Amino acid sequence: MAAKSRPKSDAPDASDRVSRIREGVTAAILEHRLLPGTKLGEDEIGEIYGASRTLVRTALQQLAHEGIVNIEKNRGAFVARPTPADAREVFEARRLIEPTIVDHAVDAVSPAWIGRLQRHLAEEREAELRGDARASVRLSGDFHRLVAEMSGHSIYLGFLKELIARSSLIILLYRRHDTPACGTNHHAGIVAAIRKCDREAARAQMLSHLNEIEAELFLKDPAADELRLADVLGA
Amino acid sequence: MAAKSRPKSDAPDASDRVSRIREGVTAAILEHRLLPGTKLGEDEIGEIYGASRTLVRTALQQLAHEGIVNIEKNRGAFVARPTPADAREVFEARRLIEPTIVDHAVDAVSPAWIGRLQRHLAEEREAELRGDARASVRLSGDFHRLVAEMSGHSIYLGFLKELIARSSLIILLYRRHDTPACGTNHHAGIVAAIRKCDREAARAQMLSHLNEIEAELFLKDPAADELRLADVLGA
DNA sequence: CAGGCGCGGATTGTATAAAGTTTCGCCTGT
DNA sequence: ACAGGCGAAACTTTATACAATCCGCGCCTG
Repeated sequence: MAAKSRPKSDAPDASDRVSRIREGVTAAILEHRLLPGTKLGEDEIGEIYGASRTLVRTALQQLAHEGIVNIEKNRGAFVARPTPADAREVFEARRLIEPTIVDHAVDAVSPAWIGRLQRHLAEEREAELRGDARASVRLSGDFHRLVAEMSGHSIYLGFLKELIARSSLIILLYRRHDTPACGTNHHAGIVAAIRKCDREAARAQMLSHLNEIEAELFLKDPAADELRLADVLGA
Repeated sequence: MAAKSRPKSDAPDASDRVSRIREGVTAAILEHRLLPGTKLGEDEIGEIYGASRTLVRTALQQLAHEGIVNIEKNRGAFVARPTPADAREVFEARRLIEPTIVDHAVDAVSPAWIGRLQRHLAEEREAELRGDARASVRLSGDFHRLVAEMSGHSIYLGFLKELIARSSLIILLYRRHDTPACGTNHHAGIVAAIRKCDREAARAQMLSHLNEIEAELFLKDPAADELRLADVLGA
């Protein structure tokens, strides 16, 4: 029952249609093809995937629970627009969880896993060389997910999936300069540390990697002028 | 938009009917009135809450995402039955997150919050004195949630809600002896440390509290004999 | 000419009905 | 007497129809 109880909701089932919808929309968001604030009409998506609104609705609700879609009552579903406060929380959570994850990954080290990681690094390098920004963004997130899968800790994996998806939106919204080439080298260093079973180095490199990503963000505090109005209105 | 964007899915909206269903079932599970493995028929629940199966379905899907309900395809929804491995993961995650949460809670210390915490402690003591095991279990979890709310970290709060709900099932399944009076004193000590703004003491007490809870569990590794069969069958 | 009011179109929320799947009971054959 | 298979009932899944809500546009009024 341990292995069979996994296909709960966000399992990689992919056989049923609602998963196809969810993963399709997720991929579009992670690849920055769907921008924050975009309206996700039920009929619209339903027609694309040849599905009824019932299925689209469940997929959107799952995405809402993951935090990458906002559902406003009687208004519809929209791609989430994380606030700077959200961004800080997401990265703080990642700084807490991911060093622990790499620690567990070291416990699971094996030729098979090292192979998977290095194959992934090759994919990342290739996409970057190709100048394929969308693939680069997606693969960069996938790297972190892969390490989490390696750790074998399914709860951390679930949490991290959520954090990665949100991070993708955050980076899209708040990144200062276009420096897409930053992460790949870090990833290689992390893999090297894992392969050498050097826990402390792996943790430290993961932490500094996350710090560098966050340092590239410009998290303007009051969020321009609109937030001012909302603040006054809220009080 | 920062404050208004909160009512996403698991918000304390409670005004719409699906939230009422979800919170009703959640309370029943947290109070150990619904036992693991119990079938949650859609018609059954729908009739109780006077709602159509459509609404029940969305509520159950949300609970499935929180990990306290398993939905098996074409079979229905059941109260989750966490495995010993799940239990270890849940408590490891709690040991990682909750010390950080109390740390943040210290930052938010204020007379109002201290009041809320102490009022909660009183409620816990009263329920325990009254011998109301169900209320005790629920309030014990609520304490941890309250601290998370105090921390102001909405992501940690969301993660912790999930972990607390699963913990309730785990304790029900794997607790060795009936020692319901264990937690209250610990909670009081944590509140005292928070009030004194003693970060290290608060973190340490939370950690030892969690360790004691887990130490009272009997996480039998192969889970009796049924798992043996499943293992053979899986291979 | 500006501002408010009301109606129409569109979209979501909810309920109900049809379709598919599983399970359990019963019956038959050996 | 027991194993195997057929069939019906119950349930979930999916689709569709209906009701409620909101947004935008035009018209009317001051």
